Amino acid sequence: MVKPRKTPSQLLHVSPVPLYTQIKEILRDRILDGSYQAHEQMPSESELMSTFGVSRITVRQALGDLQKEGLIFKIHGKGTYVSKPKAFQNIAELQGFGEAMSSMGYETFSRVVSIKSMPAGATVGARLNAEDSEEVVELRRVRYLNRAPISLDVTYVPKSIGERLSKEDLAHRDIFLILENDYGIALGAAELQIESMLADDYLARQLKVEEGAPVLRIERLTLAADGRPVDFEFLYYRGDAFQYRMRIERSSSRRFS
Amino acid sequence: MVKPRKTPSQLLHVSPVPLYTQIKEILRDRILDGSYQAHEQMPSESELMSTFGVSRITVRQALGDLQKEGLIFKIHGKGTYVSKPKAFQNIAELQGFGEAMSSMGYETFSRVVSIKSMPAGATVGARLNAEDSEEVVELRRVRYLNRAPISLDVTYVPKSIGERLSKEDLAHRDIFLILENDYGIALGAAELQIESMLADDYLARQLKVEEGAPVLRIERLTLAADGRPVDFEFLYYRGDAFQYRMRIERSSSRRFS
DNA sequence: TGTCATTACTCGACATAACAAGTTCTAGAG
DNA sequence: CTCTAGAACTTGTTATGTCGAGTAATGACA
Repeated sequence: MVKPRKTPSQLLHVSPVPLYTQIKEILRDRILDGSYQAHEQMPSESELMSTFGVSRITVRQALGDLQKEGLIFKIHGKGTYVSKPKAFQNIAELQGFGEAMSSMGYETFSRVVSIKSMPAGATVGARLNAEDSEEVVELRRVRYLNRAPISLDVTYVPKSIGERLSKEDLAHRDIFLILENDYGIALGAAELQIESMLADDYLARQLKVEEGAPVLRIERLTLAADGRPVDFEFLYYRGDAFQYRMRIERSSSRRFS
Repeated sequence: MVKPRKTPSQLLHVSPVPLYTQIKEILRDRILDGSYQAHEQMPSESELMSTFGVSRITVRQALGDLQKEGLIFKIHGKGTYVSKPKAFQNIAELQGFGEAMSSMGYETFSRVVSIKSMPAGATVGARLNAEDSEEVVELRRVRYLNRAPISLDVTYVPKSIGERLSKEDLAHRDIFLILENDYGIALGAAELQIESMLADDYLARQLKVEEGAPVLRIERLTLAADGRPVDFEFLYYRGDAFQYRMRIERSSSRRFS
């Protein structure tokens, strides 16, 4: 006895495949085959509701999944857009180091420790091309890899960008991706500087290491393609985090438990 | 004028931070600090509803996010469990090749082309240690990197595993991860064999290349830690897919648009 | 004693409904 | 003609409710 229900459009209501999956697949196809072009586009949720004859919850689930995949992104009062395939070599080299390796592992996310607005001060101001007294947003995150903290990222961005960023899902999305993809800021080069240091009390607590443990400190300034500085940060990596990489390379074919 | 509402437990109903985010954060902390131990555990949705004083939709949103992060997983009629941090070096070397590099890029997902049950046949049967007539599940997926297809994966698994797998989100989750994490199957070694070949009609269509284009064919048998074969597959990589890697390495600091 | 049906749980999928909070455009006020 | 208030759209968040489908333990029946 199959429940007939409302007979929507072309969806199979009897199949064991949930509606939102069917819709997701249809939309993905349209994106992939170019029916929906990159940047701009996508029907609104209410439009999709009526064309597919389903409720908003179902539409949102489909769209949410596509967003997770990175195929689309949403802007609050505006709409849903097809994200353009990112030129990932930029990002790859800009992130380098730990991020690259951490994205080889799996379970990765960041915990936002704090977000606050503050005067740039001399150091940050000089890098971000701002007055010392100009407000910038400081963003502290601890990045986790396989449930263990591997780095503390302290990021400074101009207030305008920082305020938008503070509303994003910083736990999972890469800031570079948000800047490039959602905000349309083409990233250019990055200047960085690496040194070794010892964990102080604060760092030790955040990274769950002993005080005095070796830490890699990376200072990185990221510029937009037009040369404007957009992101200045300090990354503090656990010294032993890089062991992960070693482990991967070392094993030739054996080494299991 | 702040809306008072129902005064639930310890959540801030006035803050601009959504309820589900607060709950997610609380639960994540409990997992990270060990209040909820790995494998087994986690209160049910209805329990969480009453302890936090929110609706099921909110609880599910929080749990769903944590699941995306890989911290928890759910089993339909049973409950929600804390997933154990995976020993990711196994997986890293088991997947190697394209997967590793594709996880360095971002937008990656697989499209499930087909899932079907069929007799193992001589070749597959021999590898999976099954009778020729024994049923196995064949799973065909096309893996996308930055919206372009890079490989066709044809996977054979024992029927018991295949039937569970067919219900999973194969578009995003790695099969190895599901096997290890959700099903508790510890993976052991893998045997593989690589050769070069030319795309036939079918492959060309799937990978969006010309017929006759060079394709890398990888045959891989994955064994559980106890030596039992669990996954036999053929991976067909676009020959030019590996260019991606080159690009990453080549660029030293320049190369933007 | 062993099988089977009932029941009580859990998560999965949707629907309907409301309000909040962004954005954009337009019409009316100054 | 400029500026502003607001309407009309968008996505975001949340509540309530329903049905379905797995899982597991219980107890009745053969």
